[in-house]
Amino acid sequence: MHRTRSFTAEERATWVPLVAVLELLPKQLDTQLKRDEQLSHFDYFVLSLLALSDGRTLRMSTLAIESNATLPRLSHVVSRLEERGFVRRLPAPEDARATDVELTSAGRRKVIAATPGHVANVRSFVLDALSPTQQALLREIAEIILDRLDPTQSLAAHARHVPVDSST
Amino acid sequence: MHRTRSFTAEERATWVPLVAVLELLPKQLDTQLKRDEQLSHFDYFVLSLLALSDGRTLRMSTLAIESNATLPRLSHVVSRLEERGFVRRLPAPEDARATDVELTSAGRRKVIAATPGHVANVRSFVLDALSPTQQALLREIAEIILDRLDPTQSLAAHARHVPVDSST
DNA sequence: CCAACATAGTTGTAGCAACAACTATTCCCG
DNA sequence: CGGGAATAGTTGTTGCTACAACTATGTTGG
Repeated sequence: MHRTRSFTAEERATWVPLVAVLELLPKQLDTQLKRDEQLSHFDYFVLSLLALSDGRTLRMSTLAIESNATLPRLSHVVSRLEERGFVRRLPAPEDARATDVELTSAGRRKVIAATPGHVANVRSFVLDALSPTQQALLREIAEIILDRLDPTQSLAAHARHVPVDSST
Repeated sequence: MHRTRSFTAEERATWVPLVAVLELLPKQLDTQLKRDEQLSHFDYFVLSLLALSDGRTLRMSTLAIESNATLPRLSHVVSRLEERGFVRRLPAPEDARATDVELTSAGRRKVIAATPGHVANVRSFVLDALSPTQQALLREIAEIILDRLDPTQSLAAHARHVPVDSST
């Protein structure tokens, strides 16, 4: 198939609004969480991965994969969250190179406090605007693109279903 | 309608892969352009907006709107592009407060050089993975979300069709 | 068993974005 | 027309991410 060197009109019509979403949506997520909870969206995502995991603890490298972050980035983020008392670093029992990160109870309270506002925000800017059909298609499309971006199949793609604000 | 305080399983199934794309796709765009042309994706986008505009010149504030950026951010970016000789700042003739930004011929050559690689990158990670139908749906969905994110209707949403690498 | 290599994570530096504060011009209205 | 508000843009500071360099531990083949 012949490929043009610049976008076709159809391609541009898809790509331009998508780029705008890529630019604006993460900003919107950060802004709301920063304003209401002094957390970046990435901070929140990390905390909620911990909240959903067994024993509220994850290996650094696992957390890096699930959060789609590099290890250096995660290390800095965890340091900041640790200073604020939301997580704790523990040496991994069975591998002295490794570090486990545990959500503290203050961290757990923080996720629980932050979740409703964040969920409302995501709904108001994304989910509520789409019909159930569109939502399903968006999921499909996002998964296809993700496969290409992250061929090693990040665990994040495998849904977790446990709600975060259940009980004690 | 009753809203839960955290995501439903369906919502999570849509949102989690979308967040991953939001995290990874911009990084992929930046990485390719940075490696091949020492440009961020935003740099490239700004240059190509100029390349597509009348007289290869735009008012700072117009460029800010079209590129979905704040004026401070754009100002810094334009300063860096100016130092590298890709754009030039000109006082606006009819309003002494305003500044016009003009693409230099070096800037034009840069966009032309960078475009094929960027287009190939976008195709390989996004467009080629989608059927024509999916592409059309993605466009629709992106436009819907964009409407919510940017109710003032950024000009970027209005497609421009002129290819960038046409002639002299 | 030990040398080379691989893995896990941390730290330092550089570059970019957000936000706030600031300057300079223009608009508006009494 | 004069003074206050609005508009256009710039600059400085702070925080976060990428990348590279580094430390420490584990693994493996000769």
